[in-house]
Amino acid sequence: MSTPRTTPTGTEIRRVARYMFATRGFAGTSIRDIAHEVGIQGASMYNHFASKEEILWDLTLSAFEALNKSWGEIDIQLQDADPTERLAGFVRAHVRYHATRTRDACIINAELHRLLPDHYDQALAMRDAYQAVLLSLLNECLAAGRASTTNARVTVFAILQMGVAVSGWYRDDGTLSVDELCDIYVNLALKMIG
Amino acid sequence: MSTPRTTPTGTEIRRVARYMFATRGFAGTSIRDIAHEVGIQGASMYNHFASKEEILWDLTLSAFEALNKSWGEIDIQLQDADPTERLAGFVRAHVRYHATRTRDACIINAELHRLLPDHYDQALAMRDAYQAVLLSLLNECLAAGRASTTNARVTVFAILQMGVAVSGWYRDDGTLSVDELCDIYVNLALKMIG
DNA sequence: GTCTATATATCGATAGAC
DNA sequence: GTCTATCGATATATAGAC
Repeated sequence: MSTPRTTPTGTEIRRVARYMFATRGFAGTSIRDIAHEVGIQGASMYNHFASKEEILWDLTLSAFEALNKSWGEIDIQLQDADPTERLAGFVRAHVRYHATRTRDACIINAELHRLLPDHYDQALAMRDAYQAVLLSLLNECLAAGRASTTNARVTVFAILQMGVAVSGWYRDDGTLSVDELCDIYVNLALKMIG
Repeated sequence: MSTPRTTPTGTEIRRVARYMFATRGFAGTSIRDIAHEVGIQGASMYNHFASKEEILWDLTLSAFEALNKSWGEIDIQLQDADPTERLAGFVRAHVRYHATRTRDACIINAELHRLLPDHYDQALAMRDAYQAVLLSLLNECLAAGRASTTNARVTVFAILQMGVAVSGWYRDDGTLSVDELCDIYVNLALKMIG
């Protein structure tokens, strides 16, 4: 028996807000919009969150948490693998996240600047730390003579961003599975650094 | 002597609106915000544009116009070049646009859904037409045996999106020139299809 | 924890004087 | 083409009854 982290209504608010912030943007979504979809009045929202920004910050934290977790789980399995395989694993986790958690991805990539300054700085730090992981893996590949690039930093941006964009167009409609999609991007990334 | 397409104030409104829409988003920018920066009252804005959406639509059209022009000029020079060189030219124009016209790029890539339905449809059609150019070039390369891909459509998305992302981080601060940046991305794209 | 009612501010857009 | 003044709608957030 564990203490629930949030009430059922709180969970529902998160779900609706995540969808609306991702599709209409933070500035384009009102507290009343969310409340109406949840089935309560606008004023009742403040029994669950102190402000609209607090909802965004909550969603931002859980989105980054899931992003780091997706790589963390694979990282453990690939602890003793060679650098190239670990980099491939990172790209696979990265693309899988952006193909399956599209709402979280939209928030991370488009709404961070709506956060309060302090939260915004923390979010940028989390994003930088995530990017640093791939840069580190690429540097390992370079040091091992398993890769060659004209500019490692730009290459990291390119690999990450082509994966981020997946959240904007991919839909699992049966013609292309998530696994197939990941294979394609891993292949592209390995070509880029080869 | 040509008739000016717009008044000096109209041009200034476009300049300010382009900056604000790109940095704060369309929903996060008010008519009064723009007017204040231009140096006029909010109500005076309506002597230049009928609505806030009309400003966004105007900026959208000019942004796509510049995008198509950037490739059109290079296309003429490369009319008789081989497919690979033409594809490289497209990527170069694409990256140069996103490195130099960052405000236009932000509007095209993040604010289209704020347009009226009819304008939105037109904008998507322009975006699709632009993407189709690269797909066509890649297919020419594939037909000529100058390239190989596991999925041409996904590869096109990946190449375009890694270039689009340039508008989000690149700053011409002297450490990396636009020409050097373009070289890096052309190299990455050619590796991806090689 | 929900509701109604409301405070306060700002939004896009309009009217009419100059 | 600019201004002041304002309309009507909507925003975030609060107060207090139940």
